[in-house]
Amino acid sequence: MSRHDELRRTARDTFGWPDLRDDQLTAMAHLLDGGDVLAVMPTGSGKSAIYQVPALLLDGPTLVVSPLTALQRDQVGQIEDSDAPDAVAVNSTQSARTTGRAWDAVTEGDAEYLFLAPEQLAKDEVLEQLDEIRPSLFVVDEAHCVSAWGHDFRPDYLRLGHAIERLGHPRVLALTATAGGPVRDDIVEHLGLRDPLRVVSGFDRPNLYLAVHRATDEKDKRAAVLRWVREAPKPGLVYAATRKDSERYAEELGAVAYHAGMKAADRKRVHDDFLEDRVEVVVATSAFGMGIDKPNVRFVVHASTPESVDSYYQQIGRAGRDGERADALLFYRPEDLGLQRFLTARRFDAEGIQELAETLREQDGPASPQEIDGEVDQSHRRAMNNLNLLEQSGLVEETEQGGFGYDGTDPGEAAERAAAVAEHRTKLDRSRVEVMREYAEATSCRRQFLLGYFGETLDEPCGFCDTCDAGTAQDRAPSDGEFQPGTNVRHAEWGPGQVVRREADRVTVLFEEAGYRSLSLPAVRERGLLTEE
DNA sequence: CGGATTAGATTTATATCTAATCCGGTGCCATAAT
Repeated sequence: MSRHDELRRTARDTFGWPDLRDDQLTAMAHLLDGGDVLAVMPTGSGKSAIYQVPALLLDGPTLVVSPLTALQRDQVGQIEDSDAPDAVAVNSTQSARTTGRAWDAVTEGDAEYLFLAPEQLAKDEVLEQLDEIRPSLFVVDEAHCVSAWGHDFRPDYLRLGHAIERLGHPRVLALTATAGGPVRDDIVEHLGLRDPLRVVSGFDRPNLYLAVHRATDEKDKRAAVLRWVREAPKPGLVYAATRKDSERYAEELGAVAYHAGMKAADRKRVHDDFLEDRVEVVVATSAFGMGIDKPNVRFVVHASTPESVDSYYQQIGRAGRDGERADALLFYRPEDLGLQRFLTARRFDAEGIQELAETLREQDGPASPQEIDGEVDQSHRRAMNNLNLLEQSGLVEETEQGGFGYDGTDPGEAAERAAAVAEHRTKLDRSRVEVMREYAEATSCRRQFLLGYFGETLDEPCGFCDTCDAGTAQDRAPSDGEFQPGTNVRHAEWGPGQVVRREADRVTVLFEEAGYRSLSLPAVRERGLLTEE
């Protein structure tokens, strides 16, 4: 029986899925062959199947790194509902007894799937357990978190690559629904994927009407948001930038707020009420959304601009999953970008870096991250962020035994080198905010813009967005063949990059070092700033 | 970076303006206190 037939039969017999798509099969077969895969596919397109099915054809359990314990519970539940072997989770929300039983089940071969958060893999004892279990497949679900959170909020995401190596590099599958170019590269780099097969499919959501409402005054913007949402068909989702704002809008709309400052029980209730249609409108911060697969969301409104097109696309992607018309409307004020710039600014911890470098230098032989963590007077998050920066500066390296060794560089100099790495990151994040500005201010077709950002092309303006309706999109379609999206270019100052977007008189390039930059074509031509390569 | 809030000043008003200050998002896990 061929590989594909075997996979199809397993999908049908065990999970009850009548057939698999070609992209799913390609990814699965590559995993069976021992290769790594990065799959970027929309929610609801059967991403989970890509590991669930091959897992049954491989010896040894499957490890699934999942960012939220609530998500882990859902995923375990979903597998329990099928005829597949058991799934268990290991996390801090369950009793030691339950966790002990979970480990036993995996060790004895009674459970095939093991779910855990990246923080678990930072613990020596967990790695030792996993060493014995010898997983055959290492899955990173919601893999954009590596890039979105690994660089500051949840540094253990950036350390998953070490865990993978420590386990002898089983085949790795990274899954996500949204990731632009730099995010994909970040995932591949930090997970240490080896020559991965990249399966990227179908970003277009033709039933989403894309629009931007521009406001100059904060008060006018608020009033416009309230007016629009009150009149819109429900249910719908409003994203606000701050917790306070989410509560204020919720109050004024007679809706319900959702943010990370709320009690767990309240959050769960809002989540469930929204899914069960007991609540029509939720006003949330970015905390709301992961794991929400509700078909009939009629709009996703942004009362403020998010920090990147990746986030924006992920959030509006929660609308119109049923294929019916839904609205993705951004209420835009340039001033709102200031908050995003603030939030993406990394507070560089020179003191902490120096303390860490000092400690590492005095360390007697290589140490595990957990041991290093215990030696410095820093929170786990802070210590791991600083360790990550030292590593990215090339000063800390993994040794054969799985520990980490320091190259002896003077701590002061180490801090300087780490600062340069952090600075580069901040620049890239800033440039991502600027791309959001461009989306908001674009007069070209919004769908062409969004798809272009994810590396897809749409030959004609879509006809289902505000700029197409206004007639400006057609005017701006590029006429000649120079600097088409995907072209590799070189800039006199910023070095190599790739064209991501091309309008009548502007071109946007993603530079390897400088991030996204938008250039005026007349200036480019006049001064010969860009050369095609 | 910008907005909301507060304190102080003025225009000496149950009032208004200006300057200074503070605050802002995402979750895991461990530990401490009931």
